Amino acid sequence: MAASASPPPDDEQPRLGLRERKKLKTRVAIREATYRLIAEQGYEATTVEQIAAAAEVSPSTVFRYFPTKEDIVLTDEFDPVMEAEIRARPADEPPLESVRAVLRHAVETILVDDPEEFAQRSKLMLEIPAVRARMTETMAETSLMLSRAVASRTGRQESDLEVLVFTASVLAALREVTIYWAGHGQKDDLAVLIDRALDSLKGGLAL
Amino acid sequence: MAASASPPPDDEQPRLGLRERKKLKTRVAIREATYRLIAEQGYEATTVEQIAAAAEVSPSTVFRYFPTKEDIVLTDEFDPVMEAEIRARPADEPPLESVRAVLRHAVETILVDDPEEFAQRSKLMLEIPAVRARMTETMAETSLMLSRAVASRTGRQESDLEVLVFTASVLAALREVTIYWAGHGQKDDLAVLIDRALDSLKGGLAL
DNA sequence: CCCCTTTTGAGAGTTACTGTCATTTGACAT
DNA sequence: ATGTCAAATGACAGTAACTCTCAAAAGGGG
Repeated sequence: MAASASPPPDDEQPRLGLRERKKLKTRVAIREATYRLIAEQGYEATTVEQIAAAAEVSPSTVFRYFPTKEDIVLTDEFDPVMEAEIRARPADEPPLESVRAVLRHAVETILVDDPEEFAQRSKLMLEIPAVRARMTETMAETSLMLSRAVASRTGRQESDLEVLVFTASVLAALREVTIYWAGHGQKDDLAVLIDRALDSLKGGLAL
Repeated sequence: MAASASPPPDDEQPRLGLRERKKLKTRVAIREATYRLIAEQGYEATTVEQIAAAAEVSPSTVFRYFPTKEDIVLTDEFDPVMEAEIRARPADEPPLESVRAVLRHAVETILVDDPEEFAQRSKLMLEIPAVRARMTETMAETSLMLSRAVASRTGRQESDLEVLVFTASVLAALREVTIYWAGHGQKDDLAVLIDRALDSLKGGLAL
C-alpha cells in the first residue's frame, strides 16, 4: 500500500528513550516540512536543502532519515501489519477475498488516520513521474511480502509464477485505483473502487 | 513491451537522407557503447561521460538522443506497431486473447531480432532498481496506448476503471514474466510463460 | 560528573541532467 | 562549385540529488 502517518497503534507504551523520541520527531518534522513546501511550491521546485532548512536539520540528516527525496513523501509502515492480517484470514478463503478484506480495512484506517496526507500523496503519485516510479519500486517490496503471505496460505512457492502474477496484478490494480481516485477529484468512495477493480480481476478481465 | 533494435521493417526504402542515416548511426553507436561498457564494468560504474567518449560524441549529444541514462538501455519502438496489431485483431475476440496473440508475436520477433540485447536488458531490469523503475515508467506509456486500443475495441472509455485495471494487470503480469525469465537463467520458453501468466489472469487469479 | 556510543553538521566530491551559445555540417537552390 | 539556411553538435557553466569523511555535540549508564 502506501500509507504512513502514525505507525500501527503503539505497541510500546513502555516509554521510548529520549533519543528515540527525538528521532521520531525529526522524522515527522522533515516530512511535514516537505509536504508544506511541496504544497506551496511544487515538488521539483522544492530542494532538499530547503526541506532541511525548514525542518531545522542539516541536509546530511535528511539523507540519513530518507534515502531519496521521493521516499520522504512515500515512506510507508503498513506492510508488516498487512502481512499479519492476511495470514490471519481463514485458510479456506480465496486469496483474492483475503486481499479484499485487508485492503478495505487498510483504506478505512488510512482515511480516518490522516486523510490529507493520503490525498496529497495520491496527487503527487498522479502528477510527478518520479514519485510514481518510486512508489512502484516500493510496491515491489510490498509485492514480496504479499507473495510470501499468499504462497504460505496456498502451499505454493513464493517464486511460483502464478503467485507472482497474482500479487503483481493486485498491486497494479490498486495503483490504478489510487491514481483514478486522485484523477477524479478524490470524490469517489475508495472502497467501492477497490471492489470494482478486484471484481474485474476476479472475472478474468473479461471486457 | 521493451524491445528496440531495428525499428519495424523499414517502410521507407526510399533512401533516408545522409542526415537521417547519420543520426541513426549515432543512436546505435551510443547504445552499443553503453551495452559494452555496462557488460564490462556494471551499470552504475558506467558514467555518461564514458559512454560519450566510447561512442565518440559529446555528453551533450548523448542527452539529446536519450533523456536519461536508463533510456539508453530501455528505449523501445514497438508500441505503435503493437497498437496497430491489436486494432487489427478480429472485433469479437476477447481483449485478453488479442493481447495474447500480439504479445506472442512480439516476443517471437524480438527473440529473432536481437536476442542478446533483449537478454541483457532483462538482466538489467532484474538487477538494477533504477532501470526497473524507468522500465515501469515506460510501461505507463505503453499502458496508455493499450488502454486506447482496448477501449476503442470494446466501446468503453479509455479512462474506464475496468479498462485501466485490465491494461495495468496485463502489463504487470508481463513484467513479472520477464523478470521471472531473467531470474531463471533465461532458460524457459517465453511464449509458454506468457501463456501461463495470461491464463492465470483469465482464470480470475484463483489460486 | 565522566566515559562511551550514537547522532549530527560541515564540507568536499561525484554524477546525472539542463540551458546557452558559437561552430560545424548536411540540404538545397542557384 | 558556391552561397544560404536550418539542423546538429560541442564546449561550457550551472543545478541538485546524493555519498563520504571527520570532527563536534548530545543522550545514557555508571
